[in-house]
Amino acid sequence: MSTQDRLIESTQELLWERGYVGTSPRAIQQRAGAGQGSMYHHFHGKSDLAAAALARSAEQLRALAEERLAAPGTAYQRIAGYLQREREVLRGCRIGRMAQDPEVVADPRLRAPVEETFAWLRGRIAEVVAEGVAAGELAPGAGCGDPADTAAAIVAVVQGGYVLARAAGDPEPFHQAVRGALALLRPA
Amino acid sequence: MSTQDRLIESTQELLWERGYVGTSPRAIQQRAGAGQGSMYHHFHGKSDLAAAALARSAEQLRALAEERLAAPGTAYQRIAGYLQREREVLRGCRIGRMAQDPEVVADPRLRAPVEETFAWLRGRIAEVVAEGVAAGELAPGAGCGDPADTAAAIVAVVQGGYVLARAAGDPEPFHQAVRGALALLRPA
DNA sequence: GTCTATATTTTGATAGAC
DNA sequence: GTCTATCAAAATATAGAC
Repeated sequence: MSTQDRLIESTQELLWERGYVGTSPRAIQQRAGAGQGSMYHHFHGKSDLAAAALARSAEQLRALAEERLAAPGTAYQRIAGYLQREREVLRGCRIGRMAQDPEVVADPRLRAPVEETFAWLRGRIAEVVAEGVAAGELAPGAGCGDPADTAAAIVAVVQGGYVLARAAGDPEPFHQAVRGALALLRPA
Repeated sequence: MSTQDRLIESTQELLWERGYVGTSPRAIQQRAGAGQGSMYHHFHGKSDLAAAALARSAEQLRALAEERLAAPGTAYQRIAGYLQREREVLRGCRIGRMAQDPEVVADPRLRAPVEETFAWLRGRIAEVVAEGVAAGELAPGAGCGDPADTAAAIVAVVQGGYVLARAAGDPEPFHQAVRGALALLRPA
């Protein structure tokens, strides 16, 4: 793997663990085993490197979600597959975490991958919900409003589940939230 | 208001806006209109001040939630009141935000108020859910599993809703998630 | 209680040799 | 492409006068 790739990968990890504000160029260099000059040769600076790292993380996350949402099965089964896919719950969401960081939200280049990932995810799940409502594969409540509302609730359960788990220092609240959401979505 | 109080209040605001890692003693002093010596006279350091600020924020949040959850009405109405109470959506949750910060999670004194607030909130909402299930005031799905599961999902929708709204730079995804959750909880 | 030095380390970056 | 200075500013305090 090239030095450039190692720098991006190290930045992905550090952004996940410590956020943008908490990640220093120095820490990135050390983890990547690269010197100052090397980093500033390949990237203009911290924000440039972060933009590359976030773009890559966003792409990876999207692929993981699509894998479950495009699987065979009823709408309920596909949503359940997405909610219950293996996750490192206590590490949280690589992308969702960035939404808390004021410097990320303030910089259009950094916010764009975050915004686009969630916009795509909510839209994609709304499609599955709409199919499920039409086919009677979801609880009646899912068909009461806009499928986008149900989809937003589903994505929020995941993001909020991470928050609850990290607050508790225990993955269990995440799994409770997922079970609670699935019980509400299950067709009669 | 005393200098000590101004320091705590400034810290509450800065922790909310910028998180623990992103908040410097210097910024706290400037916002509070206090000097270095003054701050270090009243508090041992940044983490001591943050602990005081978080304890106060936790207490305020809990009072706001209890106000809605103890209101008159059916379980569905009380949960709807909690979910729809006025919020500064784009500012996010003062307490939930801290769960993302590795230094907060690593320090028992800082994590305690975060952990306790969510443990209390999930428990309190679980009580309301249990009452609602017994009285037939919620959708059938809410009675399928442990009330703690439904409660965790409800709290997660709020916390995740903040994430989606900040990612979008727009409060709407938060409101969508709340509407979606309420549609699923509404009795038939 | 509050203030003004002072101190050490880290941050985020640039310059220029190799 | 990578390395080693070097740099100005900020973070996080401590010391001691008033």
